Amino acid sequence: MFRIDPLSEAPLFAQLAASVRTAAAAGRLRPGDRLPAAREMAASLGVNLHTVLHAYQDLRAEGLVDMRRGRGAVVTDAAGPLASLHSEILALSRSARGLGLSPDAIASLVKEAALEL
Amino acid sequence: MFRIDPLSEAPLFAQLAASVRTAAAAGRLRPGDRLPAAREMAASLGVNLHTVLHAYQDLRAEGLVDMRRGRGAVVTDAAGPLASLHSEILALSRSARGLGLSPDAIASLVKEAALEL
DNA sequence: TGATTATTCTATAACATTTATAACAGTGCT
DNA sequence: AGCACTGTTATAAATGTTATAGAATAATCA
Repeated sequence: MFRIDPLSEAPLFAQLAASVRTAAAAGRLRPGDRLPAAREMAASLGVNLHTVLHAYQDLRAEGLVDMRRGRGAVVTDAAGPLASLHSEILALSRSARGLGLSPDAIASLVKEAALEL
Repeated sequence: MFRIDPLSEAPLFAQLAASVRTAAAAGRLRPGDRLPAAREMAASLGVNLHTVLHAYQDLRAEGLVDMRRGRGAVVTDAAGPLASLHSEILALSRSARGLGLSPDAIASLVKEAALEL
């Protein structure tokens, strides 16, 4: 359910956070769902425990998951509204790819725009 | 016209490339316009020449600028189509910020979506 | 209680970024 | 031709980021 590309230039923790984020936006993760335990996720992805925790803590800082010792990481209600962006994100991605833009360039444009709001 | 935030976690060269990219999408840079000479841009931003060149060469790899020794960096025709994305990018950014998403989270979602196309 | 979980800390190695110099090689103007 | 401008290439050093490893601590749940 969560993928990582060891050959990608992006940091592993960022890739994992992005994968979870996208799963929520796509509706594959819903509020109340529990993420795999950090050690379990680390083992299944073949990365270090701290790398997974770094990703999980980024997601918590965003409010997408709720984490507590002994309980694990649970998806919050923030995942609902997130899913409402799905079609809009898909439409922009298609337009931009159609112009030959790279995923990085598209992301850069959107990030700059969001920063200015 | 081009801004950089020394306190941001993002690499300086990436920030500069993003700034130029956004200027093109916003129509503030048009095909045929010339970017400031690398040494001049470096002096005005307070960064090293190589940092600016790194950004410029990323933009050339994307096809957004054309670079030659002695002539400088000139914006290509690719800037035209890019501007057509402007309103769509702005609309998505507003929707996402309205949901409380950070610029990084929004960019991550869009990048993932673009990667899967 | 015992098992599971996240949290925190130290330490290390590998890699990326930025800086600093310097020399080199096209371009365009006088 | 000569000159001032431009990007290009090379080398090196300093700094920051990322990923790994191991260990100890604390909260949760059955």
